[in-house]
Amino acid sequence: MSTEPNSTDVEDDEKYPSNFIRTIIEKDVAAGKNSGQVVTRFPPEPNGFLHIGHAKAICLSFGMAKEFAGTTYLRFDDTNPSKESIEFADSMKEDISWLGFEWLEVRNASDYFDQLYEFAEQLIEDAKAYVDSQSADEIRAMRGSLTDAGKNSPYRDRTVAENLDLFRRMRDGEFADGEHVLRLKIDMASPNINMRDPAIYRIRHVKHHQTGDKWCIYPLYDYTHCISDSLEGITHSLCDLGFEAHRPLYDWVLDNIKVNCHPQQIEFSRLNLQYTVMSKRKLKQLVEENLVDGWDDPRLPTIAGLRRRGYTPTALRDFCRRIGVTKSDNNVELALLQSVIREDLEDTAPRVMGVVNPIKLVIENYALDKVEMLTVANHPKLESLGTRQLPFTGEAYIDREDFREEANRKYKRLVLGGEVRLRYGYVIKAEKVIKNDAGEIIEIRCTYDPDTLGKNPEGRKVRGVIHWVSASRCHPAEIRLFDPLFTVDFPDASDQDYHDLMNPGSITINQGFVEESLSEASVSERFQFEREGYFCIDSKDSRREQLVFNRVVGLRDTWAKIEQKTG
RNA sequence: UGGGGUGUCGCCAAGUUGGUAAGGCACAAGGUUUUGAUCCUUGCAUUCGUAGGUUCGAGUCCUGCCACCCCAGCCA
Repeated sequence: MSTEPNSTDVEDDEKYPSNFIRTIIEKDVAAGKNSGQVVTRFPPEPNGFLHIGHAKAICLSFGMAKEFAGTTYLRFDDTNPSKESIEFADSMKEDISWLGFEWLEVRNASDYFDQLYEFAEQLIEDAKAYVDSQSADEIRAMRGSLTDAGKNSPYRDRTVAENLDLFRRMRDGEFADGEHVLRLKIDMASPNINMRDPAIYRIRHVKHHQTGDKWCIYPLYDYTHCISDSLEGITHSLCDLGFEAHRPLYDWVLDNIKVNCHPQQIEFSRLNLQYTVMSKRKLKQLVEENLVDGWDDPRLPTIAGLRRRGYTPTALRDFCRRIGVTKSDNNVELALLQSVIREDLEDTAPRVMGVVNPIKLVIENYALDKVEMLTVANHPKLESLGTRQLPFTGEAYIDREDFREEANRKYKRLVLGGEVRLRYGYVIKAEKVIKNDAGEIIEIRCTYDPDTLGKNPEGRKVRGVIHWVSASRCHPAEIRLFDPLFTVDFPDASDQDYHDLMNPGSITINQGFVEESLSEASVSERFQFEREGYFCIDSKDSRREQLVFNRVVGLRDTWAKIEQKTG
């Protein structure tokens, strides 16, 4: 299971505001409702991977229970066997525990199939449910429209005996898929379409991943969910706004069967995040059409993708708390997510050096085979992160971005004829460049000032400090940089097909070099490559002999802003 | 045109019984700095979708209007 450091308990921090759901629960607990107990559930359908929108729901449902000393069930809403699988359920368990939450028990809606069936027979006996033998198309046509009432099915007044007989024969497999359906008898003229005799059982001759071939009829969501909640003794059933119009049905079912627990359903708005898609359908397509590297592609907003990208559980939980919980539509900026992971990693990631776009630098007056071991801090402020040995040699790699043949004063990096400090090392001066036939710079020749280790040269100021890596004492590494998967901030809201909105430059792969110490890096670590950003080992593709790093997020880059403005 | 929701700074979001607009992100300007990072300081809604009304006083109460979102799966 998870080896993630979850030391920072962001939930305990009181500088963030409450939300309307907590307010409701606080009042209920104070009033002694449900004996003051809080029991919640997180009920995903195991038909895909969890994403950051689910993380919001997870933090809420698990978080509320935890806060009020209650418990949470992880319940797989597995009523549609043709779309679900054990593999998806397993991935969800992994993601939830990685996020840092514990469930009381894992349940499946299918655990309740027997009870659900009994309640259905009772509903039939009470003349509150009937078997409809119309086709799906006929039922749709009879449902009416948003503005017009529906019409009663010709089968609506079958006798209890007939309904019971038909329903049992449905269960026993006497009919083909779609031949009959069990419907609640509520009101075909209800202004709420969900109350117009909703179907609660359909025939599906498919094997179920939990119950095998035991059933060929499966209950539908509206009927299953509220009863499952009730059976588990859930006190507060939190779900997204999409189910708001279903609440009357949720309540109707529980009011019309014999149960002694009637949970309160409370809806909140789902998360919309810039530059990505959140619908399960689209996420699934991206994966199945091989537009991304699986469900855990680092560019995806899936929890698995964010994990592989290098996000921490702490940052994700902090993010969920910062976005709040309301009923209003929201469009959260990517900048907030990035800010949250930077804040976490700033205080936890050891600093190290890596060169993303290498260009060779030769120090002409530094002895060819000389090696000086520099003792450098792993963090500029946190001594607790210790120190490491860094080899300094006559040849190094620096980033192409850090050198220009000429530049104005604003450019604080290496310029021909100018001086700059190699971080933690000496001050060097660029003397000349060597170019290939195409005119590209392939090597920078420079000299160093031996009297500048750990102290500034006297009487002159160097332009700045740049990072580097010893050419003879480093490891080559593949370094993957990511940008948003989409070119528009809210592809889901666009009229265009999202395929046409994909960013062809969402991933760039560089062959770079990292310092020696990184060969020991493990998948659970994150590092700051100084002046570049935060990186982690790619859990899927990195090998000891061929390291692969993912950039979690870049450092805040005010220079880029200045450059952009200047032109 | 039915029903259910939502509208407070560029984004997110506090704002319990009416008393004179929190905070975070972003942005801007300074300071520190061997990461153009971090950190620190400062600035950033006379105004709460809108028009009226009640009141000494309204983001909070009342009325009308406008905008946006969700619902017509034998999906969840």
